[in-house]
Amino acid sequence: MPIIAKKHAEDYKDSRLYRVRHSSAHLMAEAVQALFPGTRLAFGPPIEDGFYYDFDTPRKFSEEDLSAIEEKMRELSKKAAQFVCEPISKADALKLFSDLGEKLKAEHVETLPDGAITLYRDGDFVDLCAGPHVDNTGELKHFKLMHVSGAYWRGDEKREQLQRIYGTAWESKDELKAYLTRIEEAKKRDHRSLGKELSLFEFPELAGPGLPFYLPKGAIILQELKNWMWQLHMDGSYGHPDKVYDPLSTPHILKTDAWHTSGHLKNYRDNMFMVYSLDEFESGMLGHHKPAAQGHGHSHAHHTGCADPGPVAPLADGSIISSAGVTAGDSSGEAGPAGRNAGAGAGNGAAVADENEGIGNYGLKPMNCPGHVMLYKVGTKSYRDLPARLFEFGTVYRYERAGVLHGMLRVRSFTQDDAHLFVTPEQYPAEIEGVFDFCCHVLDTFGFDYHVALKTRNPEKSIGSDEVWAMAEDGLRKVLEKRCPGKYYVEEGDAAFYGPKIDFIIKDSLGRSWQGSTIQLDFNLPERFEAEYTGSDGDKHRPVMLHRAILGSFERFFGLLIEEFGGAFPLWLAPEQVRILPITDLQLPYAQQLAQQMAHMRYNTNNGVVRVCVDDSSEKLGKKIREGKTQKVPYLIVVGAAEAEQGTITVESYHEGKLSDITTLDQLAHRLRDEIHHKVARRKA
RNA sequence: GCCGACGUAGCUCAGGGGUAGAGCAGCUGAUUCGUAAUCAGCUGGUCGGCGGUUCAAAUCCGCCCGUCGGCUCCA
Repeated sequence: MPIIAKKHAEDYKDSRLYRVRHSSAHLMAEAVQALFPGTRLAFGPPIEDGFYYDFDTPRKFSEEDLSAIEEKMRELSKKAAQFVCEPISKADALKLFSDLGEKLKAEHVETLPDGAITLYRDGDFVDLCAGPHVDNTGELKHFKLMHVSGAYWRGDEKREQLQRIYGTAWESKDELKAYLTRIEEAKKRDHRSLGKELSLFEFPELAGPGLPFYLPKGAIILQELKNWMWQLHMDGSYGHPDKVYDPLSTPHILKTDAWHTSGHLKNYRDNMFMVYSLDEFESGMLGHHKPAAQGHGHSHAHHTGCADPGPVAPLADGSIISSAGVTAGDSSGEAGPAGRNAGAGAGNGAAVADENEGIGNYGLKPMNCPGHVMLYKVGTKSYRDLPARLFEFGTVYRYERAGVLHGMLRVRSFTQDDAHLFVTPEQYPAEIEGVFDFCCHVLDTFGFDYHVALKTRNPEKSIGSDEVWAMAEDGLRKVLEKRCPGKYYVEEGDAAFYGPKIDFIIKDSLGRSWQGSTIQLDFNLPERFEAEYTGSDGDKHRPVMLHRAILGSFERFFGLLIEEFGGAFPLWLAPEQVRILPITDLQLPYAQQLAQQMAHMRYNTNNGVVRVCVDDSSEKLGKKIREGKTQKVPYLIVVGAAEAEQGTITVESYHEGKLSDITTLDQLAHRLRDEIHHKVARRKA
């Protein structure tokens, strides 16, 4: 199972390479201060493949500046100044950096314990630093400044905006060169350029940023993925041998009240698109701003006040609304009219109205869970019905900030292979294991490398009690300890607002991390929506809910697939699987006849047919081969006079070149069926 | 959202105050060819949008939109 084990950060930190990069950061800072006096320093750590340094300066570093800085670094390196470590008291350090005008360094000193503070000097340059470094700056030769970007002091967007310069540094010239070549190669696998070159998808500017459109070839791949996932869910062969999933399909918009009940309106607000009809808008039926009643203010009061699902809030008109949006006494489960009417009605001004003020009467769904809980609640459920596994290819919409969109990997509209599993408290450990195995099976089908992370509660942004969270986190941790002990990461505070999760993380060609599969354990939404089942004791109980997506989203997974395979998809996904190349027009009829035969071949029980085309352009064979290879068509069939006469074919494979052992359509069909059936995932050597 | 860069034909890009360029793609014609680009002709652009400066703006300035690299956020 190619789960990438937790990297031993310690190994890297102890390496000479790490010191080279750390020292390079110092050298760069020295060069920057030499060239641009008055530039103040922030942090400058080594990172994967290099280092950066953050500078506090009104100057905007340009590309030309980078060359000048690099030049200066080389000049300084020639002096081979010794790196000298110098312990310093907190008071002296504070004075030193204050005198130097290094405001941020001084601020950082404040956070350090006295007695453990050191400076590092090289030549005239001094920096607050724990080290270690290389012996002298003369050892720093193989570096290159890569790019400049913005950054915030301490990563806080409310603090100083800094200028960050990224560099790379290596121990040898060859390693540097190899790294730069690797970056160039990786750029060729960028799914955004391949998406264009292979006509897979488009982001029409008129439609809006982050809204992906699938072109025919992309749509074929999307549908193949959907067919596969449908099959895996319906035949129950992975993870849950006892019982299959039940498919659902739910609307894309839900009443604002539903999002109030689920807590999204509080905790997921920044990412939601709200909608309304023009009729409602023009007739003033939207929630209006009212002065907050009973001390119900904005923001902070909300955060704390409404993080708790339990309590009820009195309305001004005397009725009671639970924070689940249901009028007390009404246990029908229908979200009450509170959200909509409270704002428009006379005299209301309580929590719900305030929260809905001026926003649409409907919300475009950013998640599928509320819809799924609503369907779980249709009819009554007994313990015999559990686990209930409800799944949907659910399309969701999230308002992502403009700067974070990234091709197919971060979009505003995407479809999740989403499911919500309703289980008893006894069932959830085994259930999580089943899902975990399902995720591994899917990722392993493509041979992805991935790592696994447990993401725990963020107290600032979550609903539910401490006990319930502790229980949920413990449940997930136990599964990880069983399935991949010592190999998983723990990321504190990165949970969903309703529960902790296990995420599967895949890297793109340039090494950026993206969350794919996710398994989330949730004791809170069943409570909020009052989902229940009848136990063997005849009493009502609360089910536990698992949110999970295996691919994550089709869009992101598609993007990652493109990068993983450099656009040369496994045969079963390839939009054009076979292209027939007649050498001259005389073989065109034969080529078309072959295409006809192939197009009717079933390659699996799912009625799939081979996707085949004929290149009928009046080009020479060399050009046709080139076109076929450029479009990464897995198999090219060449037919000339000899083949037409003997009824044979000559086959060229994208990965393996000419296949001399295949001379007939039957032989090729056999190979294709096998390759498709086993979902063979070849990579270019 | 923030910092910076960029936006010229379907694609990749050159040009940089004085009549808009190339290659590929597309179309037409010729060629009928054996493993990564056959030849010729033609078509194609309000130079992302709006405003400003100027006798004159693709070019300079401002705002907006979009993209790219990061930051912050985040599945």
